[in-house]
Amino acid sequence: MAYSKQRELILKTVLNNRIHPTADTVFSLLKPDHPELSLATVYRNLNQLAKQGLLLKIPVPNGADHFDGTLEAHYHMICEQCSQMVDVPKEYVPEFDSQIAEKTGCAIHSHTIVFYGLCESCNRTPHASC
Amino acid sequence: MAYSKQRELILKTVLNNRIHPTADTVFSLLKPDHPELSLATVYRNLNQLAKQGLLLKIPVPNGADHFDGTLEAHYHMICEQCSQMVDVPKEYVPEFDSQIAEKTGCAIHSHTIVFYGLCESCNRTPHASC
DNA sequence: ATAGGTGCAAAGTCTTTGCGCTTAA
DNA sequence: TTAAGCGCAAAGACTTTGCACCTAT
Repeated sequence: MAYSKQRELILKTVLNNRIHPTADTVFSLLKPDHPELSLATVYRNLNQLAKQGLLLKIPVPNGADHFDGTLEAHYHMICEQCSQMVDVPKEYVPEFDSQIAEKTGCAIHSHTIVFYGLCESCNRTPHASC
Repeated sequence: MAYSKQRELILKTVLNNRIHPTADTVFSLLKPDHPELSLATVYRNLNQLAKQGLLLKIPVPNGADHFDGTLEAHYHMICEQCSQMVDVPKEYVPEFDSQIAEKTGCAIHSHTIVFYGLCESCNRTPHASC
């Protein structure tokens, strides 16, 4: 993988922010200081970094994919008000996969859990813009 | 909700098939016998039926929404080969929500678990078209 | 030199929506 | 008759891709 300034910036943006940004969020954060940057480049690099295992790509039903610098498998929560994604303090349970595989004859490779609700700040101030 | 022939057909299609069809699948199943049917009508009715609680809408990361005639909360598995969705024999665990809510100060309303792997038939015959 | 990366704009997938016509109640 | 529903085509959100140019190695 040949070095590129853009990829470095994109990776840094995901790692240095505890938010789980979408491609568009990364783009918006970088665009002001890097006006030549293209959204396509952001998508390409986020996908590539995820493929290399440097980031986690978290696809979200009915919404843009989020990217996460935390590499260990874990679960997420999406705020129904501000669409922000946060990590959930629940230990990952790899045994779920084998339990299902055993019962069904399917080959289970992984699973995701997504919680829906209001994030801490939206829960406190329901009408804030977050 | 005023009766319509189209809605009846769409609902029947979801209920009578144990597959969890997408809007497009429903459309394809009905189109041959109902050439005038519009995909927009299928989307509108599936969403409406889900809102009325007659169906479950199952949004899927990076894929089309599936619709399910089984109303009790339950979990799903998506086949990575044929994209078919199947129910998973794992009891729904509503306590997950309150556990997370308690630990975080978020208001958790619901959660979904999606398993990824190969469905039974794809697992047996890896190269079949399903 | 050349494989890989970039920006741009076009295309692709899934879904919703505006509008004029039709139909159930 | 009138609110609800339909078909069609356009638009919207998110993402990928083709292409000509640029850059790290």
